[in-house]
Amino acid sequence: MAKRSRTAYAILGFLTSGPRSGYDLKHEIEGSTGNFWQESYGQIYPILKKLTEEQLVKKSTASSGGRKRFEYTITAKGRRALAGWLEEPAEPSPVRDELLLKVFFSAHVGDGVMHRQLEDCRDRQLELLGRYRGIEEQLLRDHGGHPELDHWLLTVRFGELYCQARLAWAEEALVKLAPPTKKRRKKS
Amino acid sequence: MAKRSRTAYAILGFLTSGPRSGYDLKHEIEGSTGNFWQESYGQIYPILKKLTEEQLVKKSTASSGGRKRFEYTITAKGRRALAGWLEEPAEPSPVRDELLLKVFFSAHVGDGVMHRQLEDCRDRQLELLGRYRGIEEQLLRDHGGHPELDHWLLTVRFGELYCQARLAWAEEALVKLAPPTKKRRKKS
DNA sequence: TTTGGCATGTAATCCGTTACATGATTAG
DNA sequence: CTAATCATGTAACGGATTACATGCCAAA
Repeated sequence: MAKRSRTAYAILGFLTSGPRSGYDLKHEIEGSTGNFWQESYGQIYPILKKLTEEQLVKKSTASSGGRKRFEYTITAKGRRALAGWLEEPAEPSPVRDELLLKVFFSAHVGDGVMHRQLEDCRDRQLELLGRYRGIEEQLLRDHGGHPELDHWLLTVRFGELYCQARLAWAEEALVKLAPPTKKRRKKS
Repeated sequence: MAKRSRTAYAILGFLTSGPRSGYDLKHEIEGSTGNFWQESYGQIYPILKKLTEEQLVKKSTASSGGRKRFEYTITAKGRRALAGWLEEPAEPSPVRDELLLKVFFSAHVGDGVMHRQLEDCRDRQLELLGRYRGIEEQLLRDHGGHPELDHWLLTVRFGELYCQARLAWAEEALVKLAPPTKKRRKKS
């Protein structure tokens, strides 16, 4: 039995909520797990084909309007495969962070350089944090009582905690690397 | 001027501390930025070759003992390239986290499954946290007064905050997803 | 009628790891 | 002698993104 990529399981996961087309999947993934898991068409279509061959999903023609359109339905075998994968220990996602690399080497350049980078980072986290709050509200509003709601919320919660950590770090770094500006001071 | 990969700049960064061989680079990267940035030989050697052609580094033969060995020295042009890169805004590293994906779909499987996954995650963070503490001590011990020390420490600090965030999340998730075990209770 | 969204798919490319091939030197 | 470490490199493969090619339908 051929080893399957994680994309395959992501697709199976989304298909548990009902039949979808490749196009649907792309958009749904973008709008739900988009903050921690994305897929592109270049992955989705070939893998749907493979999953069909392995009979983990069933392809069917379901023209909406007169438009050609294929829908994929998860099979019992597909559900079993998904369940099996969920039990396998998740391997830690390797970190590869460009900002950290820059900070690591930045003793060679002027203070201002990293100052700007860190401010950017901080601002991005603040904005993201706002987005996560919004998502939380929207989930509670639109899906109150949904059996999967708690799980979904947990992933959002992770985003928040992760953002807060980055935010705290950026602020700490700004203090440690960039001495209070000399150019102008507000008081006294 | 051909676009350079980030690996190229990582290499240039390490070469600012003195000439090194490909072999040296691999090991030094592993032991210093290894927790947030790694490189493999498959990247290092071809890129060293390219950097030599572009004259960002200079290759020289420096047999230690009778062993064949090539050392690379960063050039003035190389330093400028590095400095330029450090100023470019760091692009946020995309998140792709298998555990989150599993949590997202795990309403379909028994509570125990995610419980195990989350415990694993928690334990890994605790262990990592210990490692980071150790690295901090060792840096202070071995490199006290080094001009780059503050920058290095900041990257370790990031690791700590990131770990703590994951740890807090895992514990929260364990509470929310896994009700207190029914199997046995310790007291009363 | 033309633009934008629906829809499917492939090809090129990038970036990276792993495995392989080779060999010299040194410490036990 | 022999195992570990030093040392350089290439080839194969994997996973993913981006760009490209194509075309239909609905609404403005």
